[in-house]
Amino acid sequence: MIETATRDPELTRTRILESAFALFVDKGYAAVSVRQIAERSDVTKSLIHHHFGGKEGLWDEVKKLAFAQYYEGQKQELDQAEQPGPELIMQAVTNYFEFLRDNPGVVRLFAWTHLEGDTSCSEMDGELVRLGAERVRQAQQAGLLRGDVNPTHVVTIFVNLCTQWFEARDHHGAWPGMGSDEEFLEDFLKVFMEGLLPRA
Amino acid sequence: MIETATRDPELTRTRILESAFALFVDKGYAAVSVRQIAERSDVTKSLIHHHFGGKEGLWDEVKKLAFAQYYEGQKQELDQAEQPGPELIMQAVTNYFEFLRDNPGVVRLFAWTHLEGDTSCSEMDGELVRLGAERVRQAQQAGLLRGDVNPTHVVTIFVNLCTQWFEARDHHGAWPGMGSDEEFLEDFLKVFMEGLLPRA
DNA sequence: AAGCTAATTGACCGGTCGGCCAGTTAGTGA
DNA sequence: TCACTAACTGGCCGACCGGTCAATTAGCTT
Repeated sequence: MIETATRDPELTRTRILESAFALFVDKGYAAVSVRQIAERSDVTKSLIHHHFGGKEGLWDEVKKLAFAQYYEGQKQELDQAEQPGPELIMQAVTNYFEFLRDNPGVVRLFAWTHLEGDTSCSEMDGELVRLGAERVRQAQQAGLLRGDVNPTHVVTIFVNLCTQWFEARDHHGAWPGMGSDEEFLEDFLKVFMEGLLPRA
Repeated sequence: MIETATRDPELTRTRILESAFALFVDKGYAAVSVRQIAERSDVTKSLIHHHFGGKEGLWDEVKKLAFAQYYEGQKQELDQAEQPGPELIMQAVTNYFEFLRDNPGVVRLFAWTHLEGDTSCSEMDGELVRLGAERVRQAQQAGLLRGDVNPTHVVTIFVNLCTQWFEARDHHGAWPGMGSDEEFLEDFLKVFMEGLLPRA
């Protein structure tokens, strides 16, 4: 069927959002101009203003969507919970690691956002960590994990580590002796999981 | 004694560099204008161009100085080496952690630089990691650390973790259950060091 | 004291920024 | 069919961008 190029505001919005996402991810908010986004999405600059109110509004929308994608993905993983224990922790780490690996744009957007001091996603992320920490606490009380470490710290350790691994990928990717994503994760899990076991 | 405001190009350079460092750290390269730097250092825009060739030249100089400070500090710590072993690793982690804590500007500058895809500091940092990994390898061969993990990965784990802890400080600083810098480091070391011991 | 060099200034350049606005056009519902 | 609304366009605005340049001035050398 032949699609006549009629007006489709929904598609227009999507095209703008996708272009903006790609450019913001690549260069950050300050280094991207509305003109570039317009050109990339084959749309006039005025139309962006019409749909999103301006550069700032578009930026907010891009962040909102990316963070929603992040939050829903992680929440879903956390909700389909098995019984708390080492295996669950290991699975959570692996899930988180693979999500970041498969969504490099989201990772970079997070990084830009942090540097700009935007804390709008802080509560959202805090909620996820709170849920994770609760699982760790349960496992500790069941005697499956060592009880002398702060559960929030445990979650933060692997969240931060995975985050930095992908944020600084270009930086340390070529260092001598550095393994692949999978090899690094495997080594980390070896050390981390062993260190989390109850004292003998 | 009364200091007459005579010409002092060295001081001028320093004042410009300090202002530029503060602004670049705060907002990143793209979001800072030469005019802002000039105003902050009480100097004309032309003078910046005279001393540093332009915005890019100044940016390069700021990065160069910050990274030199980083490199020298870390190299010095690494060179005054004891015998490789768990205690040395623990000391290296603590040193690195405290350096980042005491140099938040450098941390943020690193972060901006990474996002911009600048890999000029990659070799420098790789050299430090290489030295650290060598120590780990020695400890492994002496049977003091478990031998079934990649030494480069071991170093990367704590480097990345410390880095992300301070880069995302504002982000996770207010989460419920999150402890202080010292408490977090302590918990991490508990898990990390235990996980690095040879298998029983 | 004369002369040279480099630090320093202020005015100016072309270009780009984000935003605005009047006008045109395409769907949509009465 | 005839408004009415919203999508969409192009041109324009003042502000700011980084950079340049000629002119001034301070300090050093001889």
